[in-house]
Amino acid sequence: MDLTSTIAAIPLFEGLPRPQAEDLTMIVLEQVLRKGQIVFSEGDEGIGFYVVLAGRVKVFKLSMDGKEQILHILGPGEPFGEVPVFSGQKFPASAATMEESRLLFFPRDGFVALIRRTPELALNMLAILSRRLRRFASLIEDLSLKEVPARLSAYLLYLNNANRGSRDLTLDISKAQLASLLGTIPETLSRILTKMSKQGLIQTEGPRIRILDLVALEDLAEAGGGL
Amino acid sequence: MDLTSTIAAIPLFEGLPRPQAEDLTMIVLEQVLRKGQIVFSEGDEGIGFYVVLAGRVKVFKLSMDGKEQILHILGPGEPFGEVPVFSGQKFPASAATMEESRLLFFPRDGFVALIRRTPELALNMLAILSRRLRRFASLIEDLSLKEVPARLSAYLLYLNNANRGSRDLTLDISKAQLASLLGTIPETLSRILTKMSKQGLIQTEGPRIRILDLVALEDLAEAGGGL
DNA sequence: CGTGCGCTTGACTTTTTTCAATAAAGGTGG
DNA sequence: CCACCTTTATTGAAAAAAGTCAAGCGCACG
Repeated sequence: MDLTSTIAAIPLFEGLPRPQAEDLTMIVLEQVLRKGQIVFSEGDEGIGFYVVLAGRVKVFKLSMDGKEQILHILGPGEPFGEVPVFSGQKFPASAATMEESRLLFFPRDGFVALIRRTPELALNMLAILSRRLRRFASLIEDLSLKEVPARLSAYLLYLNNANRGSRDLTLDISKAQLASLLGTIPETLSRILTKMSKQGLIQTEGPRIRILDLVALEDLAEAGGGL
Repeated sequence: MDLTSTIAAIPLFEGLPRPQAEDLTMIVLEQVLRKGQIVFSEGDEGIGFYVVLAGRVKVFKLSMDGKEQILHILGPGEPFGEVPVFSGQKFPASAATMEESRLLFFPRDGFVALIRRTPELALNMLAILSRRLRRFASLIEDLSLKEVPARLSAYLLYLNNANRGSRDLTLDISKAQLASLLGTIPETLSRILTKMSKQGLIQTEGPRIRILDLVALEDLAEAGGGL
């Protein structure tokens, strides 16, 4: 597929007239990164944003002593690093590939010019940022108001949903990364998986997790008590 | 001041041509709320967003057992409740006045129509959402990666900054609300204020806090250890 | 003048992290 | 193909951070 069609297929650019997509093709930069490479670091000057074409990228914060909090994980078609495009300034977090990835880079100036004459694109971007705010609000709620078992349960239920109801789940990220996504550390995650297994809620075998008691998980995820 | 001028003075509408501001005047609704009143609740259908004209509003999440996490506190000129306008659906959090407040309500449909033909307005809104994402990212970092003393220090330094460097601060919210903003509970906040006083970092007297050791606070806020 | 709310403090519990050790898994080079 | 090394995951014991419960104080407000 040629680059213009690739761009036109990105959800962010849905409904974008062909000529504008061609304009974008002129300013876009493609890059291929190996697994584990840094795309940008918190504090870097943001002169554009990215879209994942293939692979996966994590956006994360690092604490002074090296602990990581993943803010989100992005797959094909998803944009990231847009904040500095609109609020000026620097990236509020860092980004790195989780596997070999192909990215598109859209320089700020050209993109803002395009958005200025394409209201639908502005609305698409507003929708994306709004959804992101929604997810962040939910992450804040989890971190502040719920304990790790509740967060893990919610994540398992999310996987269950993403798999259209299948109770046989396969983690597509390492447990260390899952811990970082849930706002905890691998040891704690491991202990809770063990505890939930012993209680018959789930059954684990490497990266495979089978949900045994969906109702109990749902109770837990509601911040319910008593694990 | 007439309503159109009031609207034109809101930062979100900066640069908006007069005729458009007048269009907004036609669709806007003004409401006055007493202290402590709910503006909307998490899960409500969002058919528009608000701007604070006077007073203060908090946006927050509630846990099952009643604990509150404040997401942000908004003052005059600041919009809130925009997420459902662009991502469809329901409010991801609740909002309530912290004092008697005057609000403007902008119905979704009219506003989206306006944004569609006013690119600058779209960019203004993108900037606002981007800044919000930035703040949320920082809140997530605090909750996940830092302990309460670090968060409190950061807040005190923020007040110090907002007061152009004065070391004599006055909390403009109750300590219970501050606890909720920092992601903790009043008891814990109280203990940490006491500890920081005993260590000579600050001096407290009701809602007044004097910074005695700015450098130590800065160290602490960097997630530093050892309080 | 009492009632209630905001704030503080103490004693205790729970949750999570830290540190350390071990085990299993996966890939690389000989 | 195997030994080796790194990464990933698990477990235990102990420490630390924060939360719960309960009590008490002071002050504003009715």
